Amino acid sequence: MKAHIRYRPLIRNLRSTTEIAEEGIRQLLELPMIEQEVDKGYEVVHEGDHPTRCCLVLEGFAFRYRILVDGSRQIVAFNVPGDLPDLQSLHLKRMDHALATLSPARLAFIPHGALRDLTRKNYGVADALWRRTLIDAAILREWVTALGRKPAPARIAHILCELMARLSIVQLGNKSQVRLPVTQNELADALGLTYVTINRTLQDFSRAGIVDFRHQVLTIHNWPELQRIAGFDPDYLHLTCPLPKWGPF
Amino acid sequence: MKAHIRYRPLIRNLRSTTEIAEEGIRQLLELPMIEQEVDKGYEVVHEGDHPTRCCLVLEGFAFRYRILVDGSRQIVAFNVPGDLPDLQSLHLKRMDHALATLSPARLAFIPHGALRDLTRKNYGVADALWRRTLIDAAILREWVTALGRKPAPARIAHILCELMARLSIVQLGNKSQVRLPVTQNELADALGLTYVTINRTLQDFSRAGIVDFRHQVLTIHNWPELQRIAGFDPDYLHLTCPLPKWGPF
DNA sequence: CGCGTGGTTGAACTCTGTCAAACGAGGTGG
DNA sequence: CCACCTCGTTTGACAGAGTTCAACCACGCG
Repeated sequence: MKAHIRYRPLIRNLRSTTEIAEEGIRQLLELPMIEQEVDKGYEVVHEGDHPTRCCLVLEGFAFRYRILVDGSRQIVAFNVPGDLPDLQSLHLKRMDHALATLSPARLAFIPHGALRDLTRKNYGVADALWRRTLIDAAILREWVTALGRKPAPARIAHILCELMARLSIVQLGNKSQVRLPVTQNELADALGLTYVTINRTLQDFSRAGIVDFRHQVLTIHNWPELQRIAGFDPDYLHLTCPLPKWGPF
Repeated sequence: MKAHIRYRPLIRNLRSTTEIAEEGIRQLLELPMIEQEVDKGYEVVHEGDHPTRCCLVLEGFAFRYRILVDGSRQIVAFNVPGDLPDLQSLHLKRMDHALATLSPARLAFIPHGALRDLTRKNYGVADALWRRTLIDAAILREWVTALGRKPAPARIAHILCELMARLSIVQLGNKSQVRLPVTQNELADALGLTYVTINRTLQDFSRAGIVDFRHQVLTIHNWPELQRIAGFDPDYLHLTCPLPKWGPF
């Protein structure tokens, strides 16, 4: 049985957003997967690639990004364990962005053919996966809103809230201190800011006793205030169950 | 037969991005639809609604947006004829944003039940619709990139390129002059800018002989230059056929 | 012909970026 | 075990893109 502890994040991820049946989960886990351990900074797929398999993050963090002609980078998503970062490649042949790891990671690869066959056989699974891609789009709408209409402190607070919420779903962040393998430079490239602004704003947060983010460890001191600054409302994550109850939440 | 001329944009929209079969198109058009003519500014669905049907734009423009606590607005999508703006509501119960018309419009509404039944019966249709929602996500990634890393002139040029491309797909924009029922204020709320900046930048474009956008009529004088300023590459629209050949393209 | 919506203009201001340098913790090899 | 290197962070001075505020204009419509 493949229901190894390493697959729990995926199961929790799917269960938190859909009413997927036990049977569907089982069939998903029985798909032929190739596991691989990779270093930080490993490029899983490049912009322009035509992948023949989907990536599943088992451990570690990944991110998706584009490089502009002037050399600047925009990160369009962070991915935590349990995520299927390039699930869209099942239906969009060409990658319009790249996928790489933010930390040492354990990945699993599922061939498109097998996955597509399963979506034809079991539309509970198909719906669950479609729904996952729609939630990714909802997260992108939230990012557009933050980039378009929120000042730097709100953007930074928002991404911290989002990452905490998503980690707590897969039960990797249900405590007030969490390791986030994200540099200030990467935060900047996700939020449309520079690392200098990230640094100064994080210092403001620290001085105000809201959060500390040092050496890639995030410590939350005042969750309500962080949420208020961010204007964070987890509705856009479309969870079917409430966020776990712990300190912050 | 429902294959009225009014449904051509939908057909062209689907055909331009998927290899959907004749049979699938026919079954889609045979779904029970209720047509409705509405004024400019009609609120189709509100944030927080639980729609039971999907909206199809037959004529006119629509847009999707969110209102922040401070009263500011972020537009997260523009929709042209042939679009299914809230197709995601098939799998995400709660609307995380609102949908309204930018101009007088003719809409059609398809009950979720009938649409879901069709996706179960014909997975060519299911794949085509899933793919459409994935392309919407790709457009959002492009917007995130523009908002995060492009200066005002590039953002404005980009949205103009995108709208021209999308209109030309449904053969409503394959000329160098097009009516875009979008105010400068609405452009600003989509691009994370203020209407003052939009106005000044559009004047710069006009003076430079690139485009004129006056009285909601867009006239393109120098498409290559507009595309260059925008950093516009239509790959992210994932078209299966090249953009129509006309002046600009 | 008056009102409203959308567009235009100018001046002051401010957030965030740019540039440039220094610091510090962790890892590596001599 | 220490020198050294690298990556990420921190700091300061300055600049500038875009905002804010506050008018004013112009066209269309009842």
